[in-house]
Amino acid sequence: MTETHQTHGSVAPGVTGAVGQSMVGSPAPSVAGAAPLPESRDIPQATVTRLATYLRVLGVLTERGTIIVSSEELAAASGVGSAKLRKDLSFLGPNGVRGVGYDVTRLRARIERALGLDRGHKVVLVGVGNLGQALAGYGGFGRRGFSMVGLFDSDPARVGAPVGDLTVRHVDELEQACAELEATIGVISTPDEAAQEVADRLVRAGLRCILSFSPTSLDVPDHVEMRRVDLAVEMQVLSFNSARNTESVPTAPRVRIGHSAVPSTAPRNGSVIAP
Amino acid sequence: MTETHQTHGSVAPGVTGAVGQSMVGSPAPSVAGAAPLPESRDIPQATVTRLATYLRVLGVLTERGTIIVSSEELAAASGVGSAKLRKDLSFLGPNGVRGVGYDVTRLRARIERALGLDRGHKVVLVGVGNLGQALAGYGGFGRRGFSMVGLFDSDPARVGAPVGDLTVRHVDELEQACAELEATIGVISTPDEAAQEVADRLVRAGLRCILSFSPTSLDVPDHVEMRRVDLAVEMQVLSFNSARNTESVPTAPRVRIGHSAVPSTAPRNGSVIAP
DNA sequence: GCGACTTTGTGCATGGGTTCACAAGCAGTT
DNA sequence: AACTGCTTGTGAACCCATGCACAAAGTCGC
Repeated sequence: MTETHQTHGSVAPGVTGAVGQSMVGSPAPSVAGAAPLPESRDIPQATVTRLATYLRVLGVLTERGTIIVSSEELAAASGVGSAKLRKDLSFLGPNGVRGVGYDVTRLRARIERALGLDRGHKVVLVGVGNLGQALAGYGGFGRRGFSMVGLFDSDPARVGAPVGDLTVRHVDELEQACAELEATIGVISTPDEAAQEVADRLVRAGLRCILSFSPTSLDVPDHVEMRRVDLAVEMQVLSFNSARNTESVPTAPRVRIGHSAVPSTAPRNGSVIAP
Repeated sequence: MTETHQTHGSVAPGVTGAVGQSMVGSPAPSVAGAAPLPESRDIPQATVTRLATYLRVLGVLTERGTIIVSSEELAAASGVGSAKLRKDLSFLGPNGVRGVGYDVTRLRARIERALGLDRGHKVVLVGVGNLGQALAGYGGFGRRGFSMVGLFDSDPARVGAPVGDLTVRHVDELEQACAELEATIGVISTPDEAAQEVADRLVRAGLRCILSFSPTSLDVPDHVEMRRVDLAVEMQVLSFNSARNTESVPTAPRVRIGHSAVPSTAPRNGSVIAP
């Protein structure tokens, strides 16, 4: 059980969404089809990323038995400002009750639907090395609406081996298996050299969403959504900020413990039920 | 993270940074010591992230023997627009030669210095599970100016085991070991429950840069730079975009939004190539 | 039923980042 | 030496995003 460590309210440490934006709007032609879904309205990319974070926090609150949560509390727990949180949520329409807060369960369902997590996405993973196994065994997926349905590798030594409750299959079966399994998301955790080819295969298999852990930027058709996570990049950004910090804070780092005790960050709350 | 070659995507998972206000502005008193470093000027967060990406591509070009590269080529290989790339590089001062392009070696060194990678950062990693081992074995770190100097875990079964060329030590030795090893960056790849405690320890050990793979948002003092990578968030964002794509792109509009599609990822050797 | 209190939802100002378009500058050629 | 061709570097407009401050809207207490 997650320890809580609450009380440390901490003002939201400034959050820099490092974001990059992207024009997600429809550029040229106004989308022909009329308004499809209420939640399909254009939601800023940065907001989408944070919605996922809120969702995780809400999951924790649910386990804890919390019924109602205020924007202030949820924001503190998520590491963002309350105003930003409310604005983010407002893209989904009215979600809370004024003077009270948000119903945890209801809000959770709302965000899940908005993110499309209620579709039960099926994920296939290619490259069952250390990282691949870590991902396959990552419980976070299952708890958040994803189910791992297929593992693939090109190494004969790995094919046939059981990982979790799945058996590794040869990558040559990828195209066919994707169709059979009705996979919607593909994850690439192979060595760099193989990444592009695997991506091509996933595209041929009809997948439109790919998450790659290869640092190389892969080339895919426009209709395929592609996200890349480069672990080394994260470290380098950290390195830069390190240099920046040591420059600007040469003197004793004062532990700002008592920093503005935020009044109501603590879980104290009339509406919250603590088991 | 970053984007792919399409215009979508982008970046960065939740990033928690130090207090906003100004990156390093000149709010306080003029620093006694003269101008610190030329590259200490304030560089946008988003730009820093991309610089890391450019660096990787430049590494590939170096191995390939490319001497000169144009902004157009480098941008295509990095998955961004050429204008953006030039602007990003301009924060480091003049780097190229007009009418010619950028000297690969020189530009690489320039970015490395700007990101502080020439300091030989020493990294300690806590939590040697699947993910931890994947990170420890990730060659990308060594090739990019980082050296893994310590591995820690709380599981007695893991302590003492060799991983790569290091031996796992018990997490109780963390504080002392960090000082001895002169570590500057800490990586947390433990289960969620232990993340906050490990973070506290790393802070006590004097580290000012932490990279966490735990989805929970950790609480650290202001002077500590903290980045978080949540793998599930990446998938959820993908899920959202999936819904968006399938809705709005029933047909196949090959609208090219961003920069022109470069034929292949293979950089044509239009530029100078050393045999 | 009414007033006071609490919290959501949002209009608006501000700032950062992305993009466009073009002047500036260098190499090679005439 | 001047011209041509190409590429960098950047000024400026646009757009997204953040944060503030407040009105709207509901609950609680009397």
